[in-house]
Amino acid sequence: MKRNTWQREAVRGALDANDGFVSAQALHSALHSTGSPIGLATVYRALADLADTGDADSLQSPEGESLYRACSTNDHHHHLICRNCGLTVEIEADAVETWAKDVAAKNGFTAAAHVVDVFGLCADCTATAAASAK
Amino acid sequence: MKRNTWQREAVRGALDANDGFVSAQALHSALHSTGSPIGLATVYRALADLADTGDADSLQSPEGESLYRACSTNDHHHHLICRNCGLTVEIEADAVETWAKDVAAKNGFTAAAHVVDVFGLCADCTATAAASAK
DNA sequence: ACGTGATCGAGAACACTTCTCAAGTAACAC
DNA sequence: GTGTTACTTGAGAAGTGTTCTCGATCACGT
Repeated sequence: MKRNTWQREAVRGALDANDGFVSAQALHSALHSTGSPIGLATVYRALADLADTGDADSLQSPEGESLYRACSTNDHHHHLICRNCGLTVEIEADAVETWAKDVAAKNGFTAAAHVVDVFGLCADCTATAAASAK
Repeated sequence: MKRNTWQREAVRGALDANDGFVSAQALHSALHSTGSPIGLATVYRALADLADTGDADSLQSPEGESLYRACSTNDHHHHLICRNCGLTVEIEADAVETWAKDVAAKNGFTAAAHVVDVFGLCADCTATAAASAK
């Protein structure tokens, strides 16, 4: 049986309140700073649950942290992520889907899954970077 | 100044001897089992160097380990990786390259890099899995 | 051969994640 | 409302992978 606890709600809420990917640690300290005495272990558990049930997407940052995000759709999709501010845009990639399947099949691979994420600098951060580089 | 040490050579050699991606830890114990008293820290350093100079590719496994591989080309390319035996096939993905650039540009992103890797079961492992599932 | 500074290695330090287990509490039956 | 029960929580310990520290070592240019 799954129980509804305010902790779980808090995690989901904090995730929803965020536009981009956030690390479990960041989420934990964000919750703490709003006064929630929620435990780190609980945050990890809640996030794993959400990811499990498809309510959240997870990916690994290049630094090795696990990042989570509440996604607007349960469908398979990919992300365009600003490496500076974390802003995330959901993108569809039918072309890539078929390409991945094709390549896998051609090489005799089955059960193909793929990791496709694009990191970059969003328009805002590009402008900021250009200004500060002056 | 860069010095040539047998340790560095050993790491490069061990990497070359391997078809697929290997973790730093695996590489270290492989070297140890051949009698090299090389230190773990050195393996990490050598791998980081190789990755830096483009002599090796690195990626993060879904389990969070850093995997390394000596690649036959310095050109930008992607991988099709067997999640069971580690067999790796290098794949070209011009279509994906342009797609990634396109998507990034359309959303105002600059300096776009992308992570594109396909995990699956190679033909051999598929057969083995099917046989053992019987 | 010599001097110098890059490199090595062992273990400590670190960061992130998962596990443990006693205490707390939501959900259900009555 | 009360009681029961099993799921959930939280603090800290444990685990895992990676990086750092620092004295010792050794490759390279002279």
